[in-house]
Amino acid sequence: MVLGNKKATTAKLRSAAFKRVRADHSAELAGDYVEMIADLIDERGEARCTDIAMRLGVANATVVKTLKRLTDQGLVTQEPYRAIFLTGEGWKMADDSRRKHVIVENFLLALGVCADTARIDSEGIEHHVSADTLKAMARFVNRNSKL
Amino acid sequence: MVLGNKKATTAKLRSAAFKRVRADHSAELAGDYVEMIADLIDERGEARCTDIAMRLGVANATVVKTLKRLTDQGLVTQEPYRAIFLTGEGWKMADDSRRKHVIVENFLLALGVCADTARIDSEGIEHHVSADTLKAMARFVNRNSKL
DNA sequence: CATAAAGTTTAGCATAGGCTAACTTATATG
DNA sequence: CATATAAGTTAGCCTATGCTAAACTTTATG
Repeated sequence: MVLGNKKATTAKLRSAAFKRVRADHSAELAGDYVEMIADLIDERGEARCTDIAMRLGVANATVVKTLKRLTDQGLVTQEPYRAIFLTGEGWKMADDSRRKHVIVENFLLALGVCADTARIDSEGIEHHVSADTLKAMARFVNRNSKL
Repeated sequence: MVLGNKKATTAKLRSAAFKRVRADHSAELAGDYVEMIADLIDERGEARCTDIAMRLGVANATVVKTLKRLTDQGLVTQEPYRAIFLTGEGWKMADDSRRKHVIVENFLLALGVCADTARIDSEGIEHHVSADTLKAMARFVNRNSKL
């Protein structure tokens, strides 16, 4: 079954990309939340449900439910009716996310994309950029954006 | 309430990016399926459930269920126990998707990312690239990849 | 041509991530 | 300080996307 095996191997290689995309998607929301919570804490000292809901454009109840999951995952701490905080783990993820976000957004700007589009597209793209690609983007920014 | 309105406007602008990402996500799977079906038809004359499942790395039943949705959406046609075909709509989406995919992948290659990574990352990135960014990527490829 | 293998479908389950409506708690103000 | 408003929570619903196991068709082969 030489031919069959080759076919199976090719399929496995191919499917790896889709598996990565699916994995990215489940990590994505967590990244967005902690990044946003970190921003809110930096900007105004605390992160509240309503602000997160407004910035994400979802209902309050959705935020509550998601925060429960993030709390279970050890990224966030909260007490009833109080502001939301990040754990050490949460801060690590937030910083990672912010770093990535900045690189991708600056990269798009350096590529010649307009500011609004860069902001919007970077939000979607950042979660699907591997370490290698991120490095290539950072290199490009360094070479091309210091005017 | 001038300040309040300004805050609301800022939040709305911000949330637009996340709304786009969520919209992209629901369109994404459809794009992947039709693109893959188109490839299979071109490669071997027909697209079968099992091949799609293998390439995507998901269970057969998952493919069946998704195809039902795509059929409802008018992208795909099928009869029980037979191969799968695309509607005109489906072909249009597939071609669009393939065009985008090629640009993004070539762009990553031109950026200096290795082939494997370019293949994998492009799969995730392609769905979050706006027309503007795609144009910028195509421009970059044209300038930089004809050696 | 009967039957085994391969492929397809159905049923039933789980999780994530949305929503609205109703309720509870906290805060701000007359 | 009583109460209206704002904020947070709960309950219950929906859809998308995954899974396994079992049933059914098609096809390939002895």
